[in-house]
Amino acid sequence: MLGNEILTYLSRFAPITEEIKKAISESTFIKAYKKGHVLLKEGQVSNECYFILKGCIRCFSLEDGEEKTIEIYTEAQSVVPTNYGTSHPSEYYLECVEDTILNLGNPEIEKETFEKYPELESLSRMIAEKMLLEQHQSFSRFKASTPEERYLNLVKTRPDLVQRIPLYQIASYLGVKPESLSRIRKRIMDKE
Amino acid sequence: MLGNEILTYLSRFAPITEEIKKAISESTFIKAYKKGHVLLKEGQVSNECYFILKGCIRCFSLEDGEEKTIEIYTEAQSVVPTNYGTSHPSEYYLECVEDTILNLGNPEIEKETFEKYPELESLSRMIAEKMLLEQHQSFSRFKASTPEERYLNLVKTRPDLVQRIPLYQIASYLGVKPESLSRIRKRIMDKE
DNA sequence: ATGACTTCTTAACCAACGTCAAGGCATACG
DNA sequence: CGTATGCCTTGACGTTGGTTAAGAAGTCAT
Repeated sequence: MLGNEILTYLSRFAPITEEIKKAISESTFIKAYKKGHVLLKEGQVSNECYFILKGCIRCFSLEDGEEKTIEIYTEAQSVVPTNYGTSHPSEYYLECVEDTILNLGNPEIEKETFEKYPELESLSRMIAEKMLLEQHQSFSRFKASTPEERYLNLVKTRPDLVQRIPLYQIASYLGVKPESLSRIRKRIMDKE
Repeated sequence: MLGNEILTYLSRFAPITEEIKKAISESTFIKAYKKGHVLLKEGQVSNECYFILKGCIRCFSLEDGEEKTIEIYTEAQSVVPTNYGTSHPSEYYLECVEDTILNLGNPEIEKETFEKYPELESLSRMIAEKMLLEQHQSFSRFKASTPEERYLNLVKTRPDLVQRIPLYQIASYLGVKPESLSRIRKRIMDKE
């Protein structure tokens, strides 16, 4: 059934009522994209947000011709472009790393749905606040740790990423150059 | 008038209606604390959130006897402890760096107020989402920059902090040791 | 005024990351 | 089948941050 994964996801934050089920199915639709498809380019205005049913999306910026991986999203994660719902052009790219199936939303439908189902807006607020705290915590963990610790933490918390994503893309995600990540991995191997 | 600063703050996100004004004045109250006062200790359960009217609050963790500055909040910023509204003990400390005047809120009153004034919950959702995006951006800027660039960026965006906060506290905020920050400052001086 | 404490700086040394360059090893493609 | 391409690794070298230790300057309390 459509949106099953979303409901499971949402149920982590609050009990899912019939009202919310209805709201979700009315306000989202599904699309599939091929590996390599670019959902959002730098300079574009975005009017879509996503929930990943299957696959993987990478957010990156292009600085001096160099890709900096900002975030990597996989199944059951929501992706909201930083300029979603505004008229500002995006600073980032969103690219499908694999064949990807998405639930899509947009600000207009969202607005209507929130008016029709206030319960969903309440849930959305709780989720946004929770994500803000999680984001805050990963930021402070990042600051307080070395590149080696960051890599080990990534392997522990999201072991699939190291398989799914090229290492040079993971490097900038960890805040180091590919050569350094290579040496870090070697160091870890040698220790064991 | 009470809450004037909050209203100015909120008006950055959406027009302030009479309803919202009423909601704010009914759901918050003001308190003053002396420099050095600890609002939240590691291990404590928190049931307060804050909006800074005057002064400065530092959030830090204590690891191996070493303080790691997580965040520094000043006038017109909201401070929500990571365990706010939950029964989880805090991993962090919140300390008044200066004499500080705060607007206080708590989950119970918040809940009541959201039920009474749905418009405020809608505004809260927008603010949380906006803060999430801002947080995301500062995280990616941090990852992509060197300690020197981070320091220069801090001086540019929040020049008051370098005056108000001891440098050794700013160091861990930038992800380096105090000795390194000292060298970074010297390097910058020499360049000019 | 004295001593204790805090904060910031400096120096010496080591470890780690960045840079540049080269090479290996797959996979894709003509 | 061979060549091109993309990705990962390695080596050499310079720069920068961490560590340890010491000292200078300012603040505070007695």
